[in-house]
Amino acid sequence: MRTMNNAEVTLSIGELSKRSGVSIETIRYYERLGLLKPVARTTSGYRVYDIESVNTIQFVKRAQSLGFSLAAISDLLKLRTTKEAPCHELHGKAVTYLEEIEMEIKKLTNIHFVLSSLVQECLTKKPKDSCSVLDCFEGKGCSSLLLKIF
Amino acid sequence: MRTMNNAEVTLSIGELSKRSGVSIETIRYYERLGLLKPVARTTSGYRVYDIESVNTIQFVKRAQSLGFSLAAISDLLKLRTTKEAPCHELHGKAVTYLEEIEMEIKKLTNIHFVLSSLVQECLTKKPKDSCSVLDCFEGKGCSSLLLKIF
DNA sequence: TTAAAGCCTGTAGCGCACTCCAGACTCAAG
DNA sequence: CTTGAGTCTGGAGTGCGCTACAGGCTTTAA
Repeated sequence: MRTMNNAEVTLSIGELSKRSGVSIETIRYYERLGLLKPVARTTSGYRVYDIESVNTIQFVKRAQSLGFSLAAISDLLKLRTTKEAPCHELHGKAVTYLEEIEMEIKKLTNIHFVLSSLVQECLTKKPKDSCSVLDCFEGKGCSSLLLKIF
Repeated sequence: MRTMNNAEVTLSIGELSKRSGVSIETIRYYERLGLLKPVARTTSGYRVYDIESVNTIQFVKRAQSLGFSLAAISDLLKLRTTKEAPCHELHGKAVTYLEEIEMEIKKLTNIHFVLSSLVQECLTKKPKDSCSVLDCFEGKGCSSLLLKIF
């Protein structure tokens, strides 16, 4: 870290890495994806970042923690800078994404129901009986259960 | 499809593909993974399958529909042939897998809660206000919400 | 007999989010 | 001045479940 003539704090990529908790390679990867550009380059070609870059990376991490893809986050970052009514733009994306999450939760809930039913069934069987789980995969006597999945 | 001297029905890879609804390439891929071996080869090297191969592929598909990976299914297929107490072997795997599903459902439920809260918050705002979703990603006023995720 | 359809092997590509490496250059401390 | 740490570019590798060739052989139907 060093201060330039105008007293702005700048960071090398290694310093940014330490401050943001993201590896150097990942920072360069984000640059390739257009998520985060260095504010400048030194004469020798070293990337130069400012403090705001730390915020950008944390923005990415927070969005990722909510399951957003880097492609989606790239869009979000563009909305962030153009401050004209971002809510409106975002709303459609967010609702679509919420619907995807709901679908996924339903799917997993069904899978959980089916599999735990099969396991329960196994537990009530005698040792020599066939396994309900394997029987189901063979197509024996679980058609109504599996219907829930599709 | 043709019948051999012992009246067993055999299938070429293309016929198996049509019967099972799985592409030829995928069948060969399953072979590479050790999931499904042809029962024989013709003198010219063509793969020969029997009717049981159709069941095996359907087994794989049903297990996949419950979210099992091909690696896990490979284990299941081995359990299927060795009929000694498969329930017992399976039980541990199944319970572990159920726990993973529960974790995933919890995570998605939390994400859904956080994101829909933020979107709701946006809807109650005036047009000129900042966007709650973007503010959250900036780290402004959603720390308690995001804590749910980690 | 010949053309089309089928099958073979081996290899490469996809999407995603990284991760790692080689080989070269630069910078800071002693 | 040297040494070691830092950085550069470009490319390849990871895991997963396929998918898509190319180039060549075999089988089948007309």
